[in-house]
Amino acid sequence: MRADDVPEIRELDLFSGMSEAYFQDLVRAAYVQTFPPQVDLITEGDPADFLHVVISGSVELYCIWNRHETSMATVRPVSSFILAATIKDGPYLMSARTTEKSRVVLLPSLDVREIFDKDHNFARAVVRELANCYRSVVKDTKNLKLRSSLERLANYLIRSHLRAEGAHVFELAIEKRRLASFLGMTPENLSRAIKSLRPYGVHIDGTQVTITDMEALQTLAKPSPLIDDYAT
Amino acid sequence: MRADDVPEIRELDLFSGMSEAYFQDLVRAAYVQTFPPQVDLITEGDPADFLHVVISGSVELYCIWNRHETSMATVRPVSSFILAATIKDGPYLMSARTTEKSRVVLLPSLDVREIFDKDHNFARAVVRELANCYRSVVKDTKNLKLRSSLERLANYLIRSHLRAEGAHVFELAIEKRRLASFLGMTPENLSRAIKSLRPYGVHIDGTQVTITDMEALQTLAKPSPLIDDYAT
DNA sequence: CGCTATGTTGATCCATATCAATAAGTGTGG
DNA sequence: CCACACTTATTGATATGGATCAACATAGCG
Repeated sequence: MRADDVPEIRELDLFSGMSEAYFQDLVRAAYVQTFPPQVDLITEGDPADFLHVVISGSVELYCIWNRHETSMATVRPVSSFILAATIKDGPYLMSARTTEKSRVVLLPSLDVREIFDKDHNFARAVVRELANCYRSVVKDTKNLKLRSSLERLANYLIRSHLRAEGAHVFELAIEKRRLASFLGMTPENLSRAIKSLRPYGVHIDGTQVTITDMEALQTLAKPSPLIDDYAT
Repeated sequence: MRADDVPEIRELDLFSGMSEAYFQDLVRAAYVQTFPPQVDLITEGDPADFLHVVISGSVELYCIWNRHETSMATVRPVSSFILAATIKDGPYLMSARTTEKSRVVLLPSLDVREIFDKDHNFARAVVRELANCYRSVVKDTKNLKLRSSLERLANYLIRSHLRAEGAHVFELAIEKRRLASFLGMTPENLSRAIKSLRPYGVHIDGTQVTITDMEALQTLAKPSPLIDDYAT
């Protein structure tokens, strides 16, 4: 593993509290690789041999059943993914592929589990991380079951707007195709949904989003901290 | 807390590995209560003051947004619920109500977090539990996004059949109303879905389910270990 | 610069929701 | 223990969100 990749990982919530010695153990066993776009890193059902960390680029988590595919999440630097499978020593429940050229750290699950058993601080960080992941999927489920696709889109745009530090013009972070799948709809339906948000002051041209009437959009979207907040 | 409730809790995966001293600390601070049916135990958004454990009866986890309500899960004895909120010291993301007369243990979140910091075995159990919860919600999401309501029902029935130790006649564990909401459909649609499973050897009379052609049902349902297994 | 993947638009179809009416349970109090 | 009230389940009719199919436009990309 390259020396200049180490600090980025060290700063992750997951690793920042652990003892230097154990961190070194983990890093020694790890390796980093740069992948081109559209490369499959993980296939659902496979044993979870590695904990992955995206350092640059982005990775899509997706699932397939009976010839249907759906996008579950997009992982952006710097964060780990499929921690639960690593800890449980179970099969991956999701597949992962790069969406662009990406650097990914691979930490052998065996080492992660071993150090998890030894370093209490690391164990606590794992718990926090898992609790966050769990709560974020619960929010996804609420989003899916309680809202229409138009409402999901509206809320997604509000969240993106907040992530863009409140800018009223910002870029979509993922392509529409993927966004549609993530939101649980077809690309055609997304296209139409975007058009039907125009009366609410939303205009999307290519990847550029412009929101001119935040109030109207919020009235439609009715965002809730119990569904839409990253933090809680 | 009554003495004869203690052993049941002690045997939970979550507590079985922890030191006796810490377990006693936890139990001392806990209290048990019996609730009638339809009592709200938890309201989403409230601070997570207690970790709950159902000892008898059953508890429904549900969510509300914008006047819509959806059933997220039914918790049966003996299991804990809303562990993630307790650990994170965050607000509940789900509400909980008894569906029948139920005994529930309430463990102050503060104590749980304190002992979590002290007892490594307990911390590891918490991690395992959270990982299980997380993976189970991921499966729910896959179920919702990748399957039609008919397919969800078919798979639910197969899972129930397995839980009933392979019996071809068994009882629905929850009322149809709740089942419909859990499966993400309306009661009317569930009624019709049940009828359209008749050609697949499924007959439901009241709460009694009879499956006569498992093969046909499986061909329709296409169950997958990565969506339907409890264990993985 | 042309090929291929992505996005848009329109027409149509289908699954599921909604509305409405009835039937069947279920629990409660007289 | 029955009658009444109330909730739940079923069934039918209709509406609608969203999917599918098809054609075309557009934009990346080699």
